[in-house]
Amino acid sequence: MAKRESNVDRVYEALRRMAADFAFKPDQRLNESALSEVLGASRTPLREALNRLVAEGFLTFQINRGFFCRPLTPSYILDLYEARVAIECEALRIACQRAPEADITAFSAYLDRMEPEYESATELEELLTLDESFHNRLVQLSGNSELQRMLKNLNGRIRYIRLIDLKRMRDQAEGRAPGDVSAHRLVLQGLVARDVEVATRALRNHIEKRREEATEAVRIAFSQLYVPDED
Amino acid sequence: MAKRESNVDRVYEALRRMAADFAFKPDQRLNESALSEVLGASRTPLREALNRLVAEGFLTFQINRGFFCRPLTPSYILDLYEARVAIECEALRIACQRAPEADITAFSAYLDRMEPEYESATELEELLTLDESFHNRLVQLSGNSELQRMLKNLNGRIRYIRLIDLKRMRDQAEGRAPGDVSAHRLVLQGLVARDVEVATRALRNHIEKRREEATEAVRIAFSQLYVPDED
DNA sequence: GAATTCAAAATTGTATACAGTTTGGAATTC
DNA sequence: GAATTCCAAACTGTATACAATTTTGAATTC
Repeated sequence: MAKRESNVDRVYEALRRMAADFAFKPDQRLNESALSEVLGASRTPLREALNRLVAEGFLTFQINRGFFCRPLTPSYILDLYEARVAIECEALRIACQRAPEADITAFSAYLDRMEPEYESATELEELLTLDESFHNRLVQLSGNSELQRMLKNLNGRIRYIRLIDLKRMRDQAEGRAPGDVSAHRLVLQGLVARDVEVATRALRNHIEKRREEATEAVRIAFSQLYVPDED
Repeated sequence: MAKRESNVDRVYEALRRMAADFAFKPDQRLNESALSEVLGASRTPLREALNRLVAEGFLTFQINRGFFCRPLTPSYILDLYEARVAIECEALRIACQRAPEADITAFSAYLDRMEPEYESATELEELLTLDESFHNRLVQLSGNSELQRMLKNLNGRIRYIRLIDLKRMRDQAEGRAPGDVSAHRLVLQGLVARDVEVATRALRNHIEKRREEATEAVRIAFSQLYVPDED
């Protein structure tokens, strides 16, 4: 039987996970020999995977100097969240206009089913996966593969920003509980009523609020660690 | 002095240009040895470039079978144009809200300066470059690098769809002249007034109209050449 | 003649070698 | 001691070789 997944795919996924889990410091140069040993592949497939990550914006590349972990700056975080608003709100608009009634019903049922898990989730990763899942499914309702691809890419890059945010929320427990699904419910209500304006306004507010929290969380978390070059 | 551009970059650009210029037939398998000879590089940097193009959605990849030119289907074209609406309308919204007055004035002057060129452009490529330039500059006004990156990617993949569209328009000269900037003027008016609703409505209409034309043009152009797998 | 088998040819997958470049630090200069 | 030079070590860039897999097409079977 033929293999299903290529070695480059495997290495790519491993690198993406490492990036999301803080394995690389911002602006850190990635040593290809060391990485290839850790990942159990030679430099040839490793570099193919690294090139994919550059194309997707996870890493940067400098000729004759290699691949670097992309640093987190406030303006970069702003850009990523604004792009999420663009993708998700347009997907929601499309979904309001043409998603089959059955899909919306299923989405609603999904949120009901997940609510207890949200409330009881203890692991941050678990909570984050649940939240990402809501947004992914929302964009799926649009039926647009490009919007799905773009969201997946953004989520991959935003993931560790959100982990920092959730960590802070849990530590402080200020106001909103981490597992609060009320914002998601508001979006759903608009979608069920197929009211583009109400739905997108709710979603936009939700994402922008999260952005503000996340920016602040990152600022606090990193302010004592290093000073990234901002421009 | 150090080199500025890497070999992989050069190969990548060459491949992208080839893809945009119909050098590869849809679903055609790309022969690595042949390509590496044409491009004057060994398979190692070639494959790195090909992996970037896969990550960006220009090509597809199958394990042990190599890289393939992505086929054009109506639903793929719809997805790309919808994604453009998402990116450009949100960028325009942001620009309405916070682009410096000076940048908007400069943008307006740019459109005035370009109008004669639009009218007189004879080469399709020239016309297309002018049109892409308008949209790129619009998104630049948002100051968001991620939106710019996403638009650049979409434009790269949409480019040859638009060439087909422009070709048909020129051949038929039905109704609208190819170099019509009135739709762009409407968008600009909304932006100058900083009226998000007016501006985004004009832009959305413009892109969606172009999508309809392009879909039809591709349908006609390809209907006798081959039948792509649609699903 | 359509379907099947199978081996040769073509093609992809990747480890490795080595050339070219950058980096780090010791030696030197001021 | 700070700045500069320079060389060795480390690292990246890529051509190449060869293993693994797929494709092709001729031979065979029904």
